[in-house]
Amino acid sequence: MANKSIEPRDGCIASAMDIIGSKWTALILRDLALGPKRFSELEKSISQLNPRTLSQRLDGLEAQGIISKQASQANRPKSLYALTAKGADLLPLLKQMATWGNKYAANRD
Amino acid sequence: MANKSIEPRDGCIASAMDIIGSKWTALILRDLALGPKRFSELEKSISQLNPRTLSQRLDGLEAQGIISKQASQANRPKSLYALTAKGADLLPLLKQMATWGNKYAANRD
DNA sequence: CAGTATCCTTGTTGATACTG
DNA sequence: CAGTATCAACAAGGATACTG
Repeated sequence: MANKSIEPRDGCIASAMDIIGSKWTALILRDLALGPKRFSELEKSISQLNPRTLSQRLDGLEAQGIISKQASQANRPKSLYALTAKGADLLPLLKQMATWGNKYAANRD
Repeated sequence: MANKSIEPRDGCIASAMDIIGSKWTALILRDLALGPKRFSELEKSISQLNPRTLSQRLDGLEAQGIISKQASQANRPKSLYALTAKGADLLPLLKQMATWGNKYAANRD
């Protein structure tokens, strides 16, 4: 069947939404775009986000191969979350969102 | 403060997510990208979506200025939903999603 | 056709406390 | 620091039936 849709095949948009659609994920990815971050850094940066939910998001993203987690227990517990290639490929998407938001979002300051 | 983030100012991504982040919205927009559609057309196209939620999404999108609604009650009830300019500006975003999804989504057929 | 009304299930959150 | 455990409370979403 001829597919005139903007998605090459069905489910493409849905699968992207499946990743970034859950609350906070886009913001987490935005932060990780600047480089690897620790749990507490993310927690601080996204102040409305509580540790339980952050942990859930992080686990989910790792399971989906969007981020990688590197934990070391040298002296003090330390964890580092970073984007994978698959996750980095999501960045143009975030930029596009930012572009749209910048044009249309109400200014809040 | 210097903002090295991929968003020019805080809240841009959040405001885009506020629109497309709710479930089904991206799919509705995808369909409207092909031209104005009726309620039942959308309902048929997105088969998992029930009328209540569709109605909610449509109302919300209209309130946010993403789509316009034109209803006529000539003989038979008829409604037509179409993208506004603001809504059309969301399409690059959807294409970007589709691109990502096409690269990474599991094939389902 | 274009929705509403109702009810129910699930996801998300908030607060707080606790562990390696 | 980096989380997990537990509970309560709520909002979003799903199923189904019904109406102008």
